[in-house]
Amino acid sequence: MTTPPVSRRARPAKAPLSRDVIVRTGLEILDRDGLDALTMRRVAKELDTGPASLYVYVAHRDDLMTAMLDAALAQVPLASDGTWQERLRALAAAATEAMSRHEGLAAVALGAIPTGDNALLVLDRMLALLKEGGLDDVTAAWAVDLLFLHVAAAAAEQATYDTKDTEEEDAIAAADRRYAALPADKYPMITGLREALFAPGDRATWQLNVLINGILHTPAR
Amino acid sequence: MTTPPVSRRARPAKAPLSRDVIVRTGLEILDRDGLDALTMRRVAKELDTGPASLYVYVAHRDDLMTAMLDAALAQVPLASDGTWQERLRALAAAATEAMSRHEGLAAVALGAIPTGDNALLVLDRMLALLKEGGLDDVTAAWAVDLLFLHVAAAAAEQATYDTKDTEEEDAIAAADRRYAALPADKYPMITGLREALFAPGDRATWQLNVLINGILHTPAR
DNA sequence: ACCTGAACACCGTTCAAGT
DNA sequence: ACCTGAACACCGTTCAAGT
Repeated sequence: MTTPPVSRRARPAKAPLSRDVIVRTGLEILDRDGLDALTMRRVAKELDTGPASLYVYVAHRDDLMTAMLDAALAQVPLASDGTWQERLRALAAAATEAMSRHEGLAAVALGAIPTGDNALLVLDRMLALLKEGGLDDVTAAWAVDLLFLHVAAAAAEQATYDTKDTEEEDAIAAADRRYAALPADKYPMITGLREALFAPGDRATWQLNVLINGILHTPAR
Repeated sequence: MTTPPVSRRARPAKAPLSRDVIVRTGLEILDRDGLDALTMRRVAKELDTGPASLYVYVAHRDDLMTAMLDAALAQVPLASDGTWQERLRALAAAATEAMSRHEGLAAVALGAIPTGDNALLVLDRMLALLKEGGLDDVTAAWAVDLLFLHVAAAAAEQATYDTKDTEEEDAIAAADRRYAALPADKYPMITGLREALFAPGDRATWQLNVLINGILHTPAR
């Protein structure tokens, strides 16, 4: 209405709509401007069309985000080397990384059984590594479930720090101050262990080790 | 404008606004009509006022949800009996239950270091139990971190089934069909272990056992 | 058959103006 | 000082009407 056919012609020619191009555009907007900017209207505008046109290819915003999650998981390297435990840790860490890089996508993974092509590829590799570790079928199956849940949760947590206005250090410093001001009679342990609670270290790797060690020591009945 | 002062008088007299009454009203709406119905405007309407009035007591919708989460955690029984491991499992299960009962609140917990009064009470009890189990300070601190992450994730997952239109069994049946149709050459493990993947059993308790066993076998360095 | 303008029924949040 | 009507700047999704 303000600058119509001129700009259309000046630009590199309108790409035809497809599910794929919508998903890619969604990821670009999410990475560039964050979760709040990821609206159907914004995706449509970026593609030179109206929001209604998107609904030919995606059922709703959630469907789009699920597709974006699986596209992000295509980035996970499925092979690495070392012992089966090292490779499992690397795979889980890579999946966490891939999900946490895009704000809000981990939350999508938390509420659903994995069904995307790439999510299933990661799951298949995890199962192979767990079987290589000598686990029985049901324990391996339950383990992959737990690992996926942890990966999604760790990614969701990480994504919050990466994207929200607050830096990770600021959030920790604020929590530290809050804990320091707590009444010792009501919160004796937090007050007493405050230093340990904020001890630095590679918690992510430790968490994966806990999971693997725990799985090895806890057969599903 | 349609039925003004009459209804005001007919009703049980307007309660004065406060953070507390707003939080309680929010929980009622969330439980009755779900996350989508939990809007500032809806809370305001329930309290016979306009949305602007809420902002005297809550900073924004997210602030309200954080307060609602902590109110929900007040329901967690802090004491139980049995060995320290049994009590820790019971505490974690109760916290998961409390969070999963209210759609969307677990997601709030996933993105933030716990700072609410009741969240901190749960955390303090968990620390006490872990110390009773003989863990060193840093391992106990990292462990409580991991346990809280897991509790929030498990609650988020559970809440999806409890609230979304789809029943848990339907979602599982749909996933089962999807896995059954997968090409065996691309997904050999999923195809081969399909039966185990959908094996019934108390996964929630097994997961907590994995966490506890893993923590006991993985000291933080 | 495919696409989309326009509309429907909403949102969270702010702020000037009232009491 | 406290509260709020009205407005601002948006949303997701649908569907009748166009090509």
